[in-house]
Amino acid sequence: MAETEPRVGEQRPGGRATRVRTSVLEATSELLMEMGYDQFSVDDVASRAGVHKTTVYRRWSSKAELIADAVRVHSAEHVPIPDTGSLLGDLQALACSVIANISSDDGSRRSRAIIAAAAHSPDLTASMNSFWAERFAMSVPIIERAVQRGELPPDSDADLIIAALIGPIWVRFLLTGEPIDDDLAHRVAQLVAAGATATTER
Amino acid sequence: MAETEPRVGEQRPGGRATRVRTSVLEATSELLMEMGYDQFSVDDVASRAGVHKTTVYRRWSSKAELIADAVRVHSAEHVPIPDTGSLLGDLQALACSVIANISSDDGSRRSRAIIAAAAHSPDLTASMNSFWAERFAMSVPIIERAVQRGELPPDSDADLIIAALIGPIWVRFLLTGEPIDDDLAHRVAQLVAAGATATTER
Amino acid sequence: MAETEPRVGEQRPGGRATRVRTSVLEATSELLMEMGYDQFSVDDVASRAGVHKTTVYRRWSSKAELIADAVRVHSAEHVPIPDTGSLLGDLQALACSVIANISSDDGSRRSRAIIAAAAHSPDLTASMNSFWAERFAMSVPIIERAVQRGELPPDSDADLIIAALIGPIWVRFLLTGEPIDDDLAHRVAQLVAAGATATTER
Amino acid sequence: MAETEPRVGEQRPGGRATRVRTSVLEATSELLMEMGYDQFSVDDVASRAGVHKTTVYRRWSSKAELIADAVRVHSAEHVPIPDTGSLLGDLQALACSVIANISSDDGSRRSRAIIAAAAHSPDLTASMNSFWAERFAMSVPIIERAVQRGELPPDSDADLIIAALIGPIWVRFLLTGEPIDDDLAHRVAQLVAAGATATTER
DNA sequence: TCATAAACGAGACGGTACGTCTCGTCTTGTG
DNA sequence: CACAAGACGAGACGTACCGTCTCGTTTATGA
Repeated sequence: MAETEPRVGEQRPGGRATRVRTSVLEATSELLMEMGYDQFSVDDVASRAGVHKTTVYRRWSSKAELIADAVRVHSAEHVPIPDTGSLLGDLQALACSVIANISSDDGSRRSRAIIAAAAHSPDLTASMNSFWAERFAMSVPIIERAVQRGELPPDSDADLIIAALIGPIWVRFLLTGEPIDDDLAHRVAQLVAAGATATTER
Repeated sequence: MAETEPRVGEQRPGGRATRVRTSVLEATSELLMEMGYDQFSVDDVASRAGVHKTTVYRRWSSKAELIADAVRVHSAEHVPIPDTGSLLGDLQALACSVIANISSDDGSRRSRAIIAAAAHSPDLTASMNSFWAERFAMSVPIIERAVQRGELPPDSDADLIIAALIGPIWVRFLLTGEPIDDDLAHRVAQLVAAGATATTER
Repeated sequence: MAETEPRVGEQRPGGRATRVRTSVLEATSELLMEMGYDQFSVDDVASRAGVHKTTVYRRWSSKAELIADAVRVHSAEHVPIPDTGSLLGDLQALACSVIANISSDDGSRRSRAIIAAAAHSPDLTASMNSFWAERFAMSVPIIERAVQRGELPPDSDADLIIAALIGPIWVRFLLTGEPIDDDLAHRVAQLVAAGATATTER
Repeated sequence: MAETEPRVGEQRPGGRATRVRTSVLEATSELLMEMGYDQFSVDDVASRAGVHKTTVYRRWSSKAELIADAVRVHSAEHVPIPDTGSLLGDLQALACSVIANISSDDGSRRSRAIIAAAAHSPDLTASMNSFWAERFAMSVPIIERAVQRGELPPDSDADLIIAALIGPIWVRFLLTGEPIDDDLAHRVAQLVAAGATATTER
């Protein structure tokens, strides 16, 4: 769909191949959010992408792989990394943004779909893992800045701190289903900030 | 399989019904651990339980619900709550036990299956949520004891602390796939313990 | 669904299984005659039989096998063996009836479809072979009667004589496409009758 | 179909067009004999001919037509017409050569493939018909010589006699699958020779 | 004890989706 | 301009599993 029209100005390199790939991945993304992993059929994707099923299978060898690819493509977007000047502020802001994403209908559905997809096929797990790893890695600068400011010691474990901030939110989202609001963001940010700092001075 | 041999006098009014229910749930549990959610077919469960597929559907209206029930049944087991005498010790022990469960092939597959099942209907989501909530709630005494020992202030948020401990582990398990070992248990326990304590003294 | 209603009067032995089998084979036969082997899809058969595609595949493992079965079922029909009192008369009558069948639109399409089906899988070839063998074998009594009447010697090769009668007709039908009419029947019958008799007296 | 005639004016013997045409037809012939009609794919032909599929479709509009053309090209070969000096001898020799062709793996597959191809469209049927008609017509001189020798009357129906000779063999090959050997050749030759002669004297 | 309701075994079925295959067309770039 | 390369549309194929249905049989109680 994306670009059915020949796109005159489209200087050569963007041939049909690219157009097809793009529109299919887009359709995949959309349908993944609208329905879950199961209600999602390759035929639907194809027809929404204005393409035939066979074409999809020519490029992606299975439903799972298609989803993996679609997810991978959208992995670098929409993740503004806060820079408030203080560790606590940054952590709070980050937690809030995670919560905002997870709480929105789209974000929620998308996130669940990704998780479900990973649960369905071991093949996809790796793909999903790197998606999330990249996403979380983008927050590491927050810790690095805090180290530079002297708020945290140089040997701080950035990955651990980020995981500790985000983990409780995801646990609520995926497992316990307990309410998720900005207050949670503040409390968990405080806990983690305190922990990271205290661990330091130990 | 069929009947783990209750079979003593057999003249127990709850006879066959119970036997069927039990053996099916057991078969479900086993298969859930052996294969994942998708490789898992109701027909297989039935045949392993020595029962006909129709019988399964008479009692559980769908595959997901069957899994939900099977999971619920086994929910109270295997969760020894540590009591080492110190907050840090308890948290470390708890983290280790969570990790041990999640790291095993069986536990891993089971956990993923639960997640996948939850994705199948809002009803099941609620069911799964309460499963996890209960499971995590069992750890709350750890915090209460720490409060009594004076390691933590009375207004400590037990839920949050537990979630902060467990969250990072689950994030690695479900999302990033980073390695999970006992060292992680120690580091996250330390971070959370420090955070909870420090928050206190604030 | 042919007959969803319980069909009270339906005396037991004709269960659903039979009904399904019958209607599918019938639909197969019909479609085989209407279209050829290629324009023939299992889905079409299923839908005409009021049955779902999967059901067809449950009973017949492939399109070719389905056709083979359908053909086999109709193999014993419509083959009146002439008994005119003389060898020449019988051979002429038999040739005419073969020609009549082959010349009709239905018979022509059906015959071609059978040939085509046989060409599609070696497994089917055997099935088709026995179909034709049976069909031709039914004409053997013509020769036996001629022997009893003294028109032919006791060691006459019935199979050969029948094949010699029918062969030229099929060659025209399948290979050369030359016109096939009753005159041909007479000429070939005469030739074969003369040959069989002469061979005798040799 | 495309270009049956050698294209006289085209005197560029080394032309690419000719080369392509030749190699494709050759590959078609080979593959036709190696596999049957279905196991035969246009892609395979193209790749064996060292040519692209598109090129094949530029010249032959369909798989069936390609086969028809390939068959036509090879139609004039390998058909030595016997001349033994007697009608019976000629007929026996002819029957043996037909049997030899049909019995070989190559010949069998090729023949079946031709039949199957003919089933695909009326156009092809005509094409195949003339192929076989020509082939059989080549045997007519056998009868003519017999007439000249006085073995057969002048009004003998050559076509019929040839068909009567060949028919039974083809019936066994295509329909009943009964064994085909040289003994059959002798018996059928004898029957037909006797018949033709006797008919004469009638 | 025997009748009767409930649960079960057996097995086909409708239905949805999957992933595959091959045919024949169409696009894009190259010699 | 024909060709190579290769994606594409179309549509059938055969498979897997889900959840439903019917029919006959077993099992467990209550009159």
